[in-house]
Amino acid sequence: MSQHDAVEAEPAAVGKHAPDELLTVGEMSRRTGVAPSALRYYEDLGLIASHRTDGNQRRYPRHMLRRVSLISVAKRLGIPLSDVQTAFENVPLDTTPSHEDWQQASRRWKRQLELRRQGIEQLERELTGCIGCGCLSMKACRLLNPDDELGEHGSGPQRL
Amino acid sequence: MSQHDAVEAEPAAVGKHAPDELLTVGEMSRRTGVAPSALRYYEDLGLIASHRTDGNQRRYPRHMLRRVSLISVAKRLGIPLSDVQTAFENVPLDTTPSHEDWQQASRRWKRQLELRRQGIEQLERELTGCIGCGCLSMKACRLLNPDDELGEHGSGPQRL
DNA sequence: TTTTGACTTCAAGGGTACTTGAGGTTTTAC
DNA sequence: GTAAAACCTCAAGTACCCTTGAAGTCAAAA
Repeated sequence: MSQHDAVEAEPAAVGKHAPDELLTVGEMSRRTGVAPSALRYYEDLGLIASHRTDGNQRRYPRHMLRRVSLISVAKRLGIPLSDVQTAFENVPLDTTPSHEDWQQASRRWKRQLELRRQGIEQLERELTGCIGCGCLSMKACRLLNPDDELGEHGSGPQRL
Repeated sequence: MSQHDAVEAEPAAVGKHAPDELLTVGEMSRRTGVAPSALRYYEDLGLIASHRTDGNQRRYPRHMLRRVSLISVAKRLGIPLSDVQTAFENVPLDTTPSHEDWQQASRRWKRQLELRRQGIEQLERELTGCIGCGCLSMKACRLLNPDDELGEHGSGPQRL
């Protein structure tokens, strides 16, 4: 129900919340909906990072929740992890990112999303045209053939 | 350059164009930009289909170009082949699809794209808010935590 | 006719994004 | 103190989406 600030909630097991409290893998997983194995995988890739306890267990700083959440949003939208990596460029892993770090990242994300949305919008427009003109006609729908190699130059097969 | 109707072009090797002419794998590949190996893979999956020559070589009917083009568009937008399969439901593989077949398919595609675009638009709005409010704040951005399990019901850890 | 290029199948390999399991350690709860 | 739950690493497995290579066949051009 409460879709807001669930990420800010403290684990019941701990029952206190210092603002710089560290989270276990399990807590991260519960908060973000991302499996522990996936979190470890992201860490291997360098998308996220953790401190270790004396017993070698992972402890995530709070701000890592943002990263993980953004990663999972990206996943839902079909954005590959390599692009996510790019979007996180200049956002520090080792220290809590500053106001400006996140602002920059937000803008990068927005640009990425904008490109994706525009691609979809164009395809939507084309398909609308197709519906109107009759039947997904190849003649009318250049979008269906956007990177066609036939048009490059005179060599090879061309239209008559 | 000519981005239009390249798909309608005939191969120079043949030099004639019956409207029901069949295309080889290589021709399909050149026209759509999709590798022959990928075309065979799509065929294994049942996304496309071909006739065979007496010598067991594939020959694709012209209308298969539409399918392949739509598949590759979907790929560019991060849409999985299983969704593509769904979008092609009721579009016949064995015969040339009718006007209405493609109209229905177009509408299905449009609905799929619309959903995707809306997801992106919402994320864009959220990020805009984040940029405005300061720094991708988790408090403000419920989108970052959309399917949070903590909110489901009373059991387990909850916010304080 | 012969040669070349395009095609065939089938098996294996590769990248991405993880999950699963074995075998062992740490932390927490009682 | 002890037992259970949670964690650790590492290797292997899985699913999707293909590519590559071997070994051979077909089709078209010279």
